[in-house]
Amino acid sequence: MSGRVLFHVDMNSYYASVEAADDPSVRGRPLVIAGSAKKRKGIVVTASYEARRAGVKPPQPLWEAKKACPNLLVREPRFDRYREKSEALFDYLRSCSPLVEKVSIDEGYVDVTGHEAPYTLAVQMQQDIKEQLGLPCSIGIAPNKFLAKMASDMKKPEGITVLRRRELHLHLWPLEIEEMHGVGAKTGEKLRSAGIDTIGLLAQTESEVLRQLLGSNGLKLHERANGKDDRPVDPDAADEFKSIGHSRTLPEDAVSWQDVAETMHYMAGLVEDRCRKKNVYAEGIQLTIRYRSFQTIQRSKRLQKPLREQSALFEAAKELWEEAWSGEPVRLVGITAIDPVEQGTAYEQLNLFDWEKDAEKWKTDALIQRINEDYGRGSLQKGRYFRGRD
DNA sequence: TCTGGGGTCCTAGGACCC
DNA sequence: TCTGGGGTCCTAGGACCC
Repeated sequence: MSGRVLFHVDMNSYYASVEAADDPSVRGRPLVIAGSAKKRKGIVVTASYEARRAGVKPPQPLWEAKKACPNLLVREPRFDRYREKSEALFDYLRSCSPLVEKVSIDEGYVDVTGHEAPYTLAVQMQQDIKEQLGLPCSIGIAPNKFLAKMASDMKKPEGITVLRRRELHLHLWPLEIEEMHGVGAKTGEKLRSAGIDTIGLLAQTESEVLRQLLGSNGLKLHERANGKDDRPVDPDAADEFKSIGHSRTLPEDAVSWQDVAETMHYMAGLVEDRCRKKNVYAEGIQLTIRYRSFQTIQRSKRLQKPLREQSALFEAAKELWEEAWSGEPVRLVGITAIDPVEQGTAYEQLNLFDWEKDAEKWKTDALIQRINEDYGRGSLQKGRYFRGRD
C-alpha cells in the first residue's frame, strides 16, 4: 500500500534498433546482430521484429536463423555505439525523474511517484525517445518493480501497459509460468512437475509448499506472483559493481596452456584497462574454463595483495589454470577481477605500516626478516599473519 | 556440424576461531 | 575415554538475467 508509481522502460530489439537508427538502409528489414560464425560466435544476440516474424529468436545459432529467414541481414555488434546511445537514453530518463535505476544497457526503472499524470508522461517519454534517439521502447507502469517489469513485456514493440494490483487476475495470473521474471528453465521445470503451470497457480500455492520445492527463492516468487515487491528504485545500484571480467570463445578448442596463453594475456589486459577506468584493484581473481562439452568451471582465489596489472593477472590466472585444467579440450577462457577496491584506499600504505608495527612488537631480527620476505612476495595480508599467536 | 559475453545473487561445505 | 555451538571467511557451483 505504499502507493508508488514505477515505470520500467525497456528498449525494443535494442542493438538492432540502434543499427536501424544509424543506417536507414536496414530499416524495415530482417536484421540480426550476431558474432562471427567463422570464429564460432555465430549466435543471434538481437533480432529486429521483421526477423522475429520470420521465426528468428535469440539466442539462436546463426545458421539456424539463416535457415528460417534466407534474406536475413547480419551485422556484428558495435558495443561502443550501443553504450553511447544508452548514456543518452539514461540522461533523458534522468531529466524526467531523479530516481532512475539502470538495470542494463537497454532497460531501467524510473520512480515517478507523485506525478500528476503518469500515463501521459509515459506517452511523452516514449515519443521523445523515438524522436530524439530514433529508438522504440515499451513502458510498463505499476506499483512496484516486478509488476512494472512484467507490464513492459506485455505489449511489444512500442507498448505502454498499466498493471494495477487489482487486475493481476486478469493480466498476470493467466501467463505461463516461464513468462515470470525470475523463473528460468530449471525453476519452470520444477514448478510444472508440481502442477504449477501459470503465475496464478503459483500465487495460490501454499508458500510452505514452494519453500520445500525451491527454498527461499520459492517464497520470493510467491510474493512477487501476488504483486508484492518492496525493492526501491536505486539510482546508485549501477555503480556498485562486484566484478569485472572478460572471456572469449577460442577460434578452435585448446589443448594446452600454450594454446590459451595469448588469449589469457589479452583478457588480462582488457580487465586491467577496465579496472583502471573504474579506478579499482582486485582483491580476488577468477578463472573460467569452458570445455568442449560445454561444462564450465570456475576457480577463484583471494590475492595476497590487490592488483590489476595485466602481467600479474595473467600469472595468477596461470596458477589457477595449473590447478584446475582437467586436460580436456577447452572452448572458452575468461578472467574476472573480483572484490574490487578503490585505488589508494588504505590497503598498501596502511598495511605496510601495520607490518612495521607488528615487526617492532615482536622484535626479533629473524621474524622481521621473515615478514619482509613474506611481504616482499606479497603473502601477508590484512593483519592476519599473527592471528592465533597474539 | 548446436550453444556469446557481460553480470548478480544464493547456497553449501570446510577451515578456523572463540 | 570425549568432544558444543556460533560466527566468519573462502571457494565452488547453480540459477537467472540481458
